[in-house]
Amino acid sequence: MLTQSAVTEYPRLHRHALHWTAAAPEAPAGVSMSFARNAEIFAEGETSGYVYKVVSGVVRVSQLLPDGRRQISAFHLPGDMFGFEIDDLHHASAEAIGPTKIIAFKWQSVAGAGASTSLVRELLNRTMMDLRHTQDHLLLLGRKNALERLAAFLLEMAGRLGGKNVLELAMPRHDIADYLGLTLETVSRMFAELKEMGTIRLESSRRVHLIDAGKLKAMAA
Amino acid sequence: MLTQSAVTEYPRLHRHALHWTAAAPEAPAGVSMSFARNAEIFAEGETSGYVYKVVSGVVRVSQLLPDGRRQISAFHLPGDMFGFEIDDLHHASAEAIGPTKIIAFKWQSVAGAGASTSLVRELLNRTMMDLRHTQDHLLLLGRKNALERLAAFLLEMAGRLGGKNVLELAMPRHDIADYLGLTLETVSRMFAELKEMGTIRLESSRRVHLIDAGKLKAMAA
DNA sequence: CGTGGTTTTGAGCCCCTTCAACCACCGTGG
DNA sequence: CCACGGTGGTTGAAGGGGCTCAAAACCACG
Repeated sequence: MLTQSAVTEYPRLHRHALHWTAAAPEAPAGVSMSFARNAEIFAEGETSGYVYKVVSGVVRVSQLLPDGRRQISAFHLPGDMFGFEIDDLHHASAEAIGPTKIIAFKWQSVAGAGASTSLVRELLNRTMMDLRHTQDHLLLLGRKNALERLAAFLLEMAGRLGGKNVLELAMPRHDIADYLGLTLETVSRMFAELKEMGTIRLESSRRVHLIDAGKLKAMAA
Repeated sequence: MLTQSAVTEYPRLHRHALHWTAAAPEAPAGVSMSFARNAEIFAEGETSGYVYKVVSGVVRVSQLLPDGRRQISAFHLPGDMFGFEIDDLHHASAEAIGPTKIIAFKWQSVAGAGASTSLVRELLNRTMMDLRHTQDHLLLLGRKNALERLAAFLLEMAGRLGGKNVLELAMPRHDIADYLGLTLETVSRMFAELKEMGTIRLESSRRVHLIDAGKLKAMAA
Protein backbone atom coordinates (compact mmCIF):
# COMPACT_ATOMS: atom_id res chain seq x y z
CA MET A 1 0.00 0.00 0.00
CA LEU A 2 2.65 2.47 0.97
CA THR A 3 5.12 3.66 -1.56
CA GLN A 4 7.64 5.06 0.83
CA SER A 5 9.22 3.67 3.93
CA ALA A 6 7.14 4.46 6.94
CA VAL A 7 9.66 3.47 9.55
CA THR A 8 12.24 6.19 9.13
CA GLU A 9 13.22 7.66 12.46
CA TYR A 10 13.71 11.37 12.61
CA PRO A 11 16.15 12.89 15.07
CA ARG A 12 14.62 13.41 18.49
CA LEU A 13 13.44 16.94 18.76
CA HIS A 14 14.28 19.07 21.75
CA ARG A 15 11.48 21.32 22.93
CA HIS A 16 12.00 24.96 24.02
CA ALA A 17 14.48 27.59 23.02
CA LEU A 18 17.85 27.91 24.65
CA HIS A 19 17.10 31.41 25.81
CA TRP A 20 14.84 34.36 25.20
CA THR A 21 15.94 37.94 24.95
CA ALA A 22 13.64 40.92 25.05
CA ALA A 23 14.25 43.03 21.96
CA ALA A 24 14.50 46.78 21.71
CA PRO A 25 11.05 48.29 22.26
CA GLU A 26 10.52 49.29 18.66
CA ALA A 27 7.34 48.63 16.74
CA PRO A 28 6.48 45.87 16.29
CA ALA A 29 7.98 44.29 19.39
CA GLY A 30 9.96 41.12 18.77
CA VAL A 31 11.44 38.51 21.05
CA SER A 32 14.68 36.86 20.06
CA MET A 33 15.15 33.15 20.61
CA SER A 34 17.91 30.60 20.06
CA PHE A 35 17.45 27.01 19.04
CA ALA A 36 19.86 24.10 19.00
CA ARG A 37 20.25 21.61 16.16
CA ASN A 38 16.97 19.79 15.54
CA ALA A 39 15.12 21.85 18.12
CA GLU A 40 11.43 22.27 17.47
CA ILE A 41 10.28 25.85 16.92
CA PHE A 42 6.63 24.91 16.64
CA ALA A 43 4.69 21.77 15.90
CA GLU A 44 1.76 20.95 13.66
CA GLY A 45 -1.46 21.40 15.60
CA GLU A 46 -0.02 23.81 18.15
CA THR A 47 -1.71 27.12 18.72
CA SER A 48 -0.04 29.87 16.80
CA GLY A 49 -0.03 33.60 17.51
CA TYR A 50 3.47 34.56 16.35
CA VAL A 51 5.32 35.06 13.14
CA TYR A 52 9.02 34.34 13.05
CA LYS A 53 11.98 35.86 11.33
CA VAL A 54 15.23 33.97 10.88
CA VAL A 55 18.28 35.88 12.11
CA SER A 56 20.88 33.16 11.62
CA GLY A 57 20.82 29.47 10.83
CA VAL A 58 18.32 27.58 8.71
CA VAL A 59 14.80 26.38 9.46
CA ARG A 60 12.85 23.58 7.82
CA VAL A 61 9.05 23.64 7.67
CA SER A 62 7.42 20.27 7.14
CA GLN A 63 4.26 18.24 7.24
CA LEU A 64 3.97 14.62 8.29
CA LEU A 65 1.63 11.85 7.25
CA PRO A 66 0.32 9.60 10.03
CA ASP A 67 2.77 6.87 9.03
CA GLY A 68 5.79 9.15 9.15
CA ARG A 69 6.26 10.15 5.54
CA ARG A 70 7.46 13.73 5.54
CA GLN A 71 7.34 16.60 3.07
CA ILE A 72 9.43 19.69 3.66
CA SER A 73 7.70 22.66 2.08
CA ALA A 74 10.49 25.18 2.54
CA PHE A 75 13.90 25.94 3.98
CA HIS A 76 14.08 29.38 5.57
CA LEU A 77 17.32 31.33 5.54
CA PRO A 78 18.27 34.48 7.46
CA GLY A 79 15.87 37.29 6.60
CA ASP A 80 13.00 34.93 5.77
CA MET A 81 9.78 34.97 7.73
CA PHE A 82 7.59 31.98 8.43
CA GLY A 83 4.82 30.72 10.67
CA PHE A 84 1.88 32.72 9.27
CA GLU A 85 -1.41 30.94 9.82
CA ILE A 86 -4.97 31.83 8.92
CA ASP A 87 -6.55 30.44 12.02
CA ASP A 88 -4.42 30.26 15.14
CA LEU A 89 -3.33 26.66 14.67
CA HIS A 90 -0.02 25.72 13.13
CA HIS A 91 -0.59 23.65 10.08
CA ALA A 92 3.01 22.49 9.72
CA SER A 93 5.95 22.12 12.05
CA ALA A 94 9.19 24.09 12.04
CA GLU A 95 12.58 22.97 13.27
CA ALA A 96 16.04 24.43 13.42
CA ILE A 97 18.40 22.49 11.18
CA GLY A 98 21.52 23.78 12.89
CA PRO A 99 22.01 26.29 15.73
CA THR A 100 19.56 29.03 14.85
CA LYS A 101 18.51 32.47 16.07
CA ILE A 102 15.03 33.75 15.46
CA ILE A 103 12.89 36.74 16.31
CA ALA A 104 9.24 36.14 17.16
CA PHE A 105 6.61 38.82 16.56
CA LYS A 106 3.11 38.74 17.91
CA TRP A 107 0.73 38.13 15.03
CA GLN A 108 -1.57 40.80 16.42
CA SER A 109 1.16 43.38 16.14
CA VAL A 110 1.90 42.77 12.46
CA ALA A 111 -1.53 41.87 11.10
CA GLY A 112 -4.05 42.49 13.88
CA ALA A 113 -6.74 45.13 13.88
CA GLY A 114 -4.33 47.84 14.98
CA ALA A 115 -1.48 46.96 12.63
CA SER A 116 -0.41 49.57 10.13
CA THR A 117 -1.45 49.09 6.52
CA SER A 118 2.17 49.00 5.46
CA LEU A 119 2.81 46.03 7.74
CA VAL A 120 -0.20 44.18 6.38
CA ARG A 121 0.97 44.96 2.88
CA GLU A 122 4.43 43.69 3.73
CA LEU A 123 2.90 40.49 5.01
CA LEU A 124 0.78 40.14 1.89
CA ASN A 125 3.88 40.55 -0.19
CA ARG A 126 5.81 37.90 1.67
CA THR A 127 2.85 35.53 1.57
CA MET A 128 2.53 36.00 -2.17
CA MET A 129 6.22 35.26 -2.58
CA ASP A 130 5.81 32.11 -0.52
CA LEU A 131 2.85 31.14 -2.66
CA ARG A 132 4.82 31.56 -5.84
CA HIS A 133 7.69 29.52 -4.48
CA THR A 134 5.31 26.79 -3.39
CA GLN A 135 3.62 26.72 -6.79
CA ASP A 136 6.99 26.34 -8.48
CA HIS A 137 7.69 23.52 -6.11
CA LEU A 138 4.44 21.84 -7.16
CA LEU A 139 5.75 21.71 -10.70
CA LEU A 140 8.98 20.19 -9.46
CA LEU A 141 7.28 17.53 -7.34
CA GLY A 142 4.57 16.72 -9.84
CA ARG A 143 6.49 16.68 -13.08
CA LYS A 144 10.28 16.62 -12.75
CA ASN A 145 12.53 13.61 -12.50
CA ALA A 146 15.15 13.08 -9.82
CA LEU A 147 18.05 14.65 -11.69
CA GLU A 148 16.01 17.71 -12.65
CA ARG A 149 14.89 18.10 -9.05
CA LEU A 150 18.38 18.09 -7.64
CA ALA A 151 19.64 20.47 -10.32
CA ALA A 152 16.79 22.86 -9.54
CA PHE A 153 17.50 22.56 -5.83
CA LEU A 154 21.17 23.42 -6.22
CA LEU A 155 20.33 26.41 -8.38
CA GLU A 156 17.71 27.60 -5.91
CA MET A 157 20.16 27.36 -3.03
CA ALA A 158 22.94 28.99 -4.98
CA GLY A 159 20.65 31.87 -5.80
CA ARG A 160 19.44 32.32 -2.27
CA LEU A 161 22.88 31.98 -0.73
CA GLY A 162 24.21 34.88 -2.74
CA GLY A 163 24.82 33.61 -6.22
CA LYS A 164 28.31 32.27 -5.54
CA ASN A 165 29.42 29.13 -7.34
CA VAL A 166 30.44 27.47 -4.09
CA LEU A 167 27.67 26.69 -1.70
CA GLU A 168 27.55 25.33 1.80
CA LEU A 169 24.41 23.27 2.23
CA ALA A 170 23.09 23.54 5.75
CA MET A 171 20.93 20.45 5.58
CA PRO A 172 21.66 16.71 5.43
CA ARG A 173 20.72 14.49 2.48
CA HIS A 174 17.65 13.29 4.30
CA ASP A 175 16.20 16.81 4.44
CA ILE A 176 17.03 17.44 0.80
CA ALA A 177 15.23 14.23 -0.05
CA ASP A 178 12.13 15.20 1.91
CA TYR A 179 12.15 18.57 0.20
CA LEU A 180 12.46 17.05 -3.26
CA GLY A 181 10.06 14.17 -2.74
CA LEU A 182 12.80 11.55 -3.11
CA THR A 183 14.73 9.17 -0.90
CA LEU A 184 18.12 10.10 0.48
CA GLU A 185 19.68 7.29 -1.54
CA THR A 186 18.34 8.74 -4.76
CA VAL A 187 19.57 12.19 -3.79
CA SER A 188 23.01 10.76 -3.16
CA ARG A 189 22.97 8.99 -6.51
CA MET A 190 21.93 12.16 -8.31
CA PHE A 191 24.79 14.05 -6.65
CA ALA A 192 27.10 11.36 -7.99
CA GLU A 193 25.58 11.64 -11.43
CA LEU A 194 25.96 15.42 -11.54
CA LYS A 195 29.53 14.95 -10.44
CA GLU A 196 30.21 12.44 -13.22
CA MET A 197 28.70 14.81 -15.74
CA GLY A 198 31.15 17.44 -14.61
CA THR A 199 28.52 19.99 -13.61
CA ILE A 200 29.39 20.02 -9.92
CA ARG A 201 32.29 19.13 -7.64
CA LEU A 202 31.88 17.96 -4.06
CA GLU A 203 34.50 19.43 -1.77
CA SER A 204 32.72 17.63 1.03
CA SER A 205 29.22 16.23 1.09
CA ARG A 206 27.91 19.63 2.14
CA ARG A 207 30.24 21.91 0.17
CA VAL A 208 29.25 21.96 -3.49
CA HIS A 209 31.04 23.73 -6.33
CA LEU A 210 28.87 24.60 -9.30
CA ILE A 211 31.20 24.08 -12.24
CA ASP A 212 28.70 24.50 -15.04
CA ALA A 213 25.66 26.44 -13.89
CA GLY A 214 24.46 26.76 -17.46
CA LYS A 215 24.27 23.01 -17.87
CA LEU A 216 22.51 22.80 -14.51
CA LYS A 217 19.91 25.33 -15.65
CA ALA A 218 19.37 23.37 -18.83
CA MET A 219 18.78 20.18 -16.86
CA ALA A 220 16.56 21.79 -14.26
CA ALA A 221 13.98 22.15 -17.05
CA MET B 1 15.96 11.31 -19.75
CA LEU B 2 12.40 12.43 -19.33
CA THR B 3 10.08 10.54 -17.09
CA GLN B 4 6.88 11.84 -18.56
CA SER B 5 5.68 12.06 -22.09
CA ALA B 6 6.65 15.32 -23.68
CA VAL B 7 4.53 15.05 -26.74
CA THR B 8 1.07 15.34 -25.27
CA GLU B 9 -1.04 17.80 -27.21
CA TYR B 10 -3.29 20.06 -25.23
CA PRO B 11 -6.51 21.36 -26.72
CA ARG B 12 -6.03 24.48 -28.80
CA LEU B 13 -6.77 27.48 -26.68
CA HIS B 14 -9.00 30.25 -27.93
CA ARG B 15 -7.86 33.74 -27.04
CA HIS B 16 -10.20 36.48 -25.79
CA ALA B 17 -13.48 36.42 -23.94
CA LEU B 18 -16.80 36.03 -25.64
CA HIS B 19 -17.97 39.36 -24.36
CA TRP B 20 -17.32 41.97 -21.75
CA THR B 21 -19.91 43.68 -19.64
CA ALA B 22 -19.33 46.76 -17.58
CA ALA B 23 -20.35 46.04 -14.01
CA ALA B 24 -22.30 48.26 -11.69
CA PRO B 25 -20.08 51.16 -10.60
CA GLU B 26 -19.60 49.91 -7.05
CA ALA B 27 -16.29 49.80 -5.28
CA PRO B 28 -14.16 48.12 -6.41
CA ALA B 29 -15.19 48.23 -10.03
CA GLY B 30 -15.30 44.88 -11.75
CA VAL B 31 -15.74 43.82 -15.35
CA SER B 32 -17.57 40.62 -16.10
CA MET B 33 -16.30 38.32 -18.83
CA SER B 34 -17.38 35.04 -20.38
CA PHE B 35 -15.11 32.30 -21.64
CA ALA B 36 -15.78 29.23 -23.73
CA ARG B 37 -14.44 25.74 -23.06
CA ASN B 38 -10.63 25.77 -23.10
CA ALA B 39 -10.48 29.52 -23.57
CA GLU B 40 -7.38 31.15 -22.17
CA ILE B 41 -8.00 33.70 -19.42
CA PHE B 42 -4.37 34.67 -19.13
CA ALA B 43 -1.07 33.09 -20.08
CA GLU B 44 2.24 32.62 -18.30
CA GLY B 45 4.46 35.60 -19.00
CA GLU B 46 1.65 38.00 -19.82
CA THR B 47 1.42 41.28 -18.00
CA SER B 48 -1.01 41.15 -15.16
CA GLY B 49 -2.91 43.97 -13.49
CA TYR B 50 -6.18 42.25 -12.62
CA VAL B 51 -7.47 39.78 -10.12
CA TYR B 52 -10.30 37.50 -11.12
CA LYS B 53 -13.29 36.05 -9.37
CA VAL B 54 -15.13 33.02 -10.71
CA VAL B 55 -18.86 33.54 -11.07
CA SER B 56 -19.74 30.25 -12.75
CA GLY B 57 -17.78 27.43 -14.31
CA VAL B 58 -14.37 26.10 -13.33
CA VAL B 59 -10.89 27.46 -14.02
CA ARG B 60 -7.60 25.59 -14.08
CA VAL B 61 -4.31 27.34 -13.25
CA SER B 62 -1.23 25.61 -14.56
CA GLN B 63 2.46 25.85 -15.31
CA LEU B 64 4.24 24.27 -18.23
CA LEU B 65 7.76 22.95 -18.67
CA PRO B 66 9.48 23.75 -21.96
CA ASP B 67 8.84 20.22 -23.21
CA GLY B 68 5.14 20.37 -22.46
CA ARG B 69 4.86 18.63 -19.12
CA ARG B 70 2.13 20.40 -17.20
CA GLN B 71 1.30 20.86 -13.54
CA ILE B 72 -2.09 22.22 -12.53
CA SER B 73 -1.74 24.02 -9.21
CA ALA B 74 -5.42 24.60 -8.55
CA PHE B 75 -8.97 24.35 -9.81
CA HIS B 76 -11.03 27.43 -9.05
CA LEU B 77 -14.76 27.14 -8.46
CA PRO B 78 -17.40 29.88 -8.26
CA GLY B 79 -16.52 32.31 -5.49
CA ASP B 80 -12.79 31.66 -5.74
CA MET B 81 -10.37 34.37 -6.70
CA PHE B 82 -7.16 33.92 -8.65
CA GLY B 83 -4.56 35.73 -10.66
CA PHE B 84 -2.74 37.60 -7.88
CA GLU B 85 0.84 38.34 -8.79
CA ILE B 86 3.65 40.07 -6.97
CA ASP B 87 5.15 41.77 -9.95
CA ASP B 88 2.87 42.48 -12.87
CA LEU B 89 3.72 39.36 -14.83
CA HIS B 90 1.60 36.25 -14.74
CA HIS B 91 3.60 33.36 -13.49
CA ALA B 92 1.09 30.68 -14.52
CA SER B 93 -1.67 30.44 -17.06
CA ALA B 94 -5.40 30.16 -16.44
CA GLU B 95 -8.00 28.57 -18.66
CA ALA B 96 -11.71 27.95 -18.51
CA ILE B 97 -12.45 24.24 -18.31
CA GLY B 98 -16.03 24.63 -19.46
CA PRO B 99 -18.12 27.70 -20.25
CA THR B 100 -17.17 30.14 -17.50
CA LYS B 101 -18.13 33.57 -16.24
CA ILE B 102 -15.62 35.70 -14.40
CA ILE B 103 -15.34 39.17 -12.93
CA ALA B 104 -12.05 40.99 -13.31
CA PHE B 105 -10.97 43.65 -10.81
CA LYS B 106 -8.13 46.06 -11.30
CA TRP B 107 -5.30 45.08 -9.00
CA GLN B 108 -4.82 48.72 -8.11
CA SER B 109 -8.36 48.93 -6.82
CA VAL B 110 -8.09 45.99 -4.42
CA ALA B 111 -4.48 46.24 -3.30
CA GLY B 112 -3.08 49.48 -4.67
CA ALA B 113 -2.03 52.46 -2.64
CA GLY B 114 -5.58 53.72 -2.30
CA ALA B 115 -7.20 50.40 -1.47
CA SER B 116 -8.95 50.12 1.87
CA THR B 117 -7.21 48.16 4.59
CA SER B 118 -10.10 45.73 4.74
CA LEU B 119 -9.63 44.86 1.07
CA VAL B 120 -5.92 44.30 1.56
CA ARG B 121 -6.67 42.15 4.57
CA GLU B 122 -9.21 40.19 2.56
CA LEU B 123 -6.60 39.61 -0.10
CA LEU B 124 -4.05 38.54 2.52
CA ASN B 125 -6.57 36.07 3.86
CA ARG B 126 -7.28 34.55 0.50
CA THR B 127 -3.59 34.37 -0.33
CA MET B 128 -2.90 32.59 2.95
CA MET B 129 -5.66 30.10 2.20
CA ASP B 130 -4.16 29.49 -1.23
CA LEU B 131 -0.78 29.01 0.39
CA ARG B 132 -2.14 26.45 2.79
CA HIS B 133 -3.87 24.57 0.01
CA THR B 134 -0.71 24.57 -2.05
CA GLN B 135 1.36 23.31 0.87
CA ASP B 136 -1.07 20.47 1.39
CA HIS B 137 -0.75 19.70 -2.27
CA LEU B 138 3.04 19.54 -1.90
CA LEU B 139 2.58 16.73 0.59
CA LEU B 140 0.29 14.95 -1.84
CA LEU B 141 2.67 15.31 -4.79
CA GLY B 142 5.81 14.57 -2.83
CA ARG B 143 4.72 11.70 -0.66
CA LYS B 144 1.44 10.07 -1.59
CA ASN B 145 0.89 7.18 -3.97
CA ALA B 146 -1.59 7.20 -6.85
CA LEU B 147 -4.52 5.72 -4.94
CA GLU B 148 -4.06 8.11 -2.03
CA ARG B 149 -3.87 11.04 -4.42
CA LEU B 150 -7.12 10.20 -6.13
CA ALA B 151 -8.89 9.55 -2.83
CA ALA B 152 -7.70 12.92 -1.54
CA PHE B 153 -8.81 14.60 -4.74
CA LEU B 154 -12.32 13.18 -4.57
CA LEU B 155 -12.64 14.24 -0.95
CA GLU B 156 -11.38 17.72 -1.74
CA MET B 157 -13.85 18.12 -4.55
CA ALA B 158 -16.71 16.67 -2.54
CA GLY B 159 -15.98 19.15 0.22
CA ARG B 160 -15.75 22.12 -2.09
CA LEU B 161 -18.83 21.18 -4.10
CA GLY B 162 -20.99 21.22 -1.02
CA GLY B 163 -20.34 18.03 0.87
CA LYS B 164 -22.81 15.93 -1.09
CA ASN B 165 -21.97 12.29 -1.73
CA VAL B 166 -22.61 12.66 -5.46
CA LEU B 167 -20.25 14.90 -7.32
CA GLU B 168 -20.10 16.16 -10.84
CA LEU B 169 -16.48 16.57 -11.87
CA ALA B 170 -16.06 19.47 -14.24
CA MET B 171 -12.68 18.39 -15.56
CA PRO B 172 -11.49 15.53 -17.78
CA ARG B 173 -9.13 12.79 -16.61
CA HIS B 174 -6.23 14.54 -18.23
CA ASP B 175 -6.68 17.59 -16.00
CA ILE B 176 -7.08 15.45 -12.91
CA ALA B 177 -3.86 13.70 -13.85
CA ASP B 178 -1.99 16.97 -14.28
CA TYR B 179 -3.31 18.15 -10.93
CA LEU B 180 -2.26 14.95 -9.16
CA GLY B 181 1.10 14.52 -10.86
CA LEU B 182 0.06 11.31 -12.61
CA THR B 183 -0.87 10.18 -16.11
CA LEU B 184 -4.46 9.98 -17.23
CA GLU B 185 -4.14 6.22 -17.57
CA THR B 186 -3.13 5.89 -13.95
CA VAL B 187 -5.99 8.12 -12.86
CA SER B 188 -8.38 5.92 -14.80
CA ARG B 189 -6.94 2.79 -13.22
CA MET B 190 -7.25 4.27 -9.74
CA PHE B 191 -10.89 5.12 -10.42
CA ALA B 192 -11.38 1.49 -11.36
CA GLU B 193 -9.60 0.35 -8.21
CA LEU B 194 -11.72 2.55 -5.96
CA LYS B 195 -14.79 1.19 -7.71
CA GLU B 196 -13.69 -2.40 -7.14
CA MET B 197 -13.09 -1.64 -3.49
CA GLY B 198 -16.65 -0.42 -3.25
CA THR B 199 -15.76 3.07 -2.07
CA ILE B 200 -17.15 4.88 -5.11
CA ARG B 201 -19.60 4.26 -7.94
CA LEU B 202 -19.30 5.84 -11.38
CA GLU B 203 -22.64 6.91 -12.77
CA SER B 204 -20.71 8.25 -15.73
CA SER B 205 -17.02 9.04 -16.00
CA ARG B 206 -17.70 12.50 -14.57
CA ARG B 207 -20.47 11.69 -12.07
CA VAL B 208 -19.04 10.02 -9.00
CA HIS B 209 -20.96 8.64 -6.03
CA LEU B 210 -19.01 8.45 -2.80
CA ILE B 211 -20.25 5.27 -1.22
CA ASP B 212 -17.83 5.06 1.68
CA ALA B 213 -16.33 8.44 2.45
CA GLY B 214 -14.84 7.08 5.67
CA LYS B 215 -12.82 4.51 3.80
CA LEU B 216 -11.76 7.21 1.34
CA LYS B 217 -10.54 9.41 4.18
CA ALA B 218 -8.61 6.52 5.62
CA MET B 219 -6.88 5.91 2.29
CA ALA B 220 -6.17 9.55 1.59
CA ALA B 221 -3.65 9.33 4.44
C1' DC C 1 -24.25 6.50 -38.13
C1' DG C 2 -19.83 8.51 -38.77
C1' DT C 3 -16.55 11.40 -36.29
C1' DG C 4 -13.61 13.37 -32.79
C1' DG C 5 -12.73 13.63 -28.07
C1' DT C 6 -12.51 11.09 -23.90
C1' DT C 7 -11.96 7.01 -21.15
C1' DT C 8 -10.74 2.34 -20.34
C1' DT C 9 -7.87 -1.60 -20.57
C1' DG C 10 -3.68 -4.31 -21.66
C1' DA C 11 1.36 -5.45 -21.87
C1' DG C 12 6.06 -4.30 -21.13
C1' DC C 13 9.44 -1.55 -19.20
C1' DC C 14 12.07 1.77 -16.39
C1' DC C 15 13.05 5.05 -12.74
C1' DC C 16 13.06 5.24 -8.24
C1' DT C 17 12.42 2.80 -3.94
C1' DT C 18 13.65 -0.74 -0.72
C1' DC C 19 16.80 -3.31 1.71
C1' DA C 20 21.41 -3.97 3.05
C1' DA C 21 26.25 -3.20 3.54
C1' DC C 22 29.97 -0.40 3.92
C1' DC C 23 32.57 3.88 4.50
C1' DA C 24 33.97 8.61 6.15
C1' DC C 25 34.07 11.79 9.62
C1' DC C 26 34.46 13.46 14.36
C1' DG C 27 34.39 14.31 19.17
C1' DT C 28 35.13 11.43 23.42
C1' DG C 29 37.66 8.85 26.54
C1' DG C 30 40.59 4.96 27.83
C1' DC D 1 47.23 7.53 20.08
C1' DC D 2 43.78 4.77 18.82
C1' DA D 3 39.46 2.34 19.94
C1' DC D 4 34.67 3.71 20.11
C1' DG D 5 30.07 5.00 18.99
C1' DG D 6 27.09 7.86 16.48
C1' DT D 7 25.74 10.54 12.70
C1' DG D 8 25.72 11.12 7.95
C1' DG D 9 26.82 9.57 3.24
C1' DT D 10 27.72 6.28 -0.50
C1' DT D 11 27.07 2.23 -3.19
C1' DG D 12 24.99 -2.23 -4.77
C1' DA D 13 21.20 -5.50 -6.01
C1' DA D 14 16.53 -6.46 -6.61
C1' DG D 15 11.73 -5.35 -6.91
C1' DG D 16 7.65 -2.60 -7.85
C1' DG D 17 4.53 1.36 -8.87
C1' DG D 18 3.50 4.17 -12.28
C1' DC D 19 4.79 5.38 -17.11
C1' DT D 20 4.80 4.38 -22.10
C1' DC D 21 2.90 2.61 -26.02
C1' DA D 22 -1.05 0.69 -28.19
C1' DA D 23 -5.69 -0.41 -29.15
C1' DA D 24 -10.32 -0.75 -28.22
C1' DA D 25 -14.60 1.06 -26.13
C1' DC D 26 -17.51 4.74 -25.08
C1' DC D 27 -20.13 8.90 -25.82
C1' DA D 28 -21.94 13.29 -27.37
C1' DC D 29 -23.13 15.55 -31.42
C1' DG D 30 -23.30 16.71 -36.24
